[in-house]
Amino acid sequence: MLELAILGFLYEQPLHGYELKRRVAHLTGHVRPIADGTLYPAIKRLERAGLLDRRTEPGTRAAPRHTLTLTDGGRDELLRRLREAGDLDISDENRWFTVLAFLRHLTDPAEQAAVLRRRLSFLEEPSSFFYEGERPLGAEAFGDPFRRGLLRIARATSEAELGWLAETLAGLED
Amino acid sequence: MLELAILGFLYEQPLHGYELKRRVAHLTGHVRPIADGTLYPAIKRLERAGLLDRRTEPGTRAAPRHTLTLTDGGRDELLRRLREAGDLDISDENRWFTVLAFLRHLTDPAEQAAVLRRRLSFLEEPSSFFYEGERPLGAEAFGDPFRRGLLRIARATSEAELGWLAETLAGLED
DNA sequence: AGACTATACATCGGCATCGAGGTATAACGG
DNA sequence: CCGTTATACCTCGATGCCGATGTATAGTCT
Repeated sequence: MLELAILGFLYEQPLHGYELKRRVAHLTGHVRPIADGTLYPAIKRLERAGLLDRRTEPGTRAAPRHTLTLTDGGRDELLRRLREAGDLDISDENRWFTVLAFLRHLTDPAEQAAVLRRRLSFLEEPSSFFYEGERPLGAEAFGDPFRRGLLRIARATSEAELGWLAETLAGLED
Repeated sequence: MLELAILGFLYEQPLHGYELKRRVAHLTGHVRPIADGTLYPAIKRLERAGLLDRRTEPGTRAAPRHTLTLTDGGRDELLRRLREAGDLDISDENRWFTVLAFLRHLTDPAEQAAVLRRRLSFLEEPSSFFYEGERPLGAEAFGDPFRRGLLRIARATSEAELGWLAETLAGLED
């Protein structure tokens, strides 16, 4: 997830680590800080794999910055990861949002639509939060406000996404 | 996250591993299978920590089941983890939903409200997905449908949750 | 002058998770 | 009667992430 986000942001413009940290933290829709101990090793991994170059520059305000630029291999790798997204990238909320954020770089509308369709079929699998044996329980079935909230939030999200998916797929398939 | 879910489900009734797997998979609002290699080691960890007991029973349809029951220590531990949720439990979508699913077990309304308020203040931190330098970008600022979708979905979720939080906190504080 | 804060990068231990593989039993269809 | 499927559990290696800790610099406050 982090690696995808790094590749995605650098696809748009060179950035240094600290700025990447800020952008990745905002990616989920609210601030969810990512640990230094997560970011810098990830950068190193991508660098060792030849996906990005590092250029040291004097810092504007403090310590020297390492400006990171995607190599051609890095650009290809981003596109490959978007095209061939893993199942977890489709089903996990955080990962999916990351894919979505950079899907515009996959210039072929057919390829974009293919990814969206995978998400759609994932969302269309009928499912419920809680079961009593085999029978799924609706919000009505339990009196506590917390599980009712869970269902209410999940439904709002799901409706918004399904609506958007339908519209967008129709647009891409023209 | 997984451990919390296991403790939460077992708080309600004894279950065997396979059934836990099914329930945890549905917890996020849609089916997100959890790997065997994640579940069974987690059960072992909790067992070694004295939080649950295992009772082998002949399987109804197949191999023998290990029915799992929370010990008193396990019940305490669930309540403690709910009360003293980590920052990541509040900010990470998956973890937060797990907390929410079992918050009803924390019988004191004041304690429940305290957890909800932490989530509320997290959601109220102003934040935007993407930045151009210092200036946050709204959905209008970029033409691609994918980031527009991202914002649309995130807003729907956020509104639903904030509405529910306000109502529920008002109810709990009576 | 000294303290503090924000910027900027890095390492390390620990741990939760995935993914692939394996074992075994019971029921069902051909 | 044999293969397949669903049930049920387990192990192991690899990996990605967290959290703590450390270093250094530039600007700001007092």
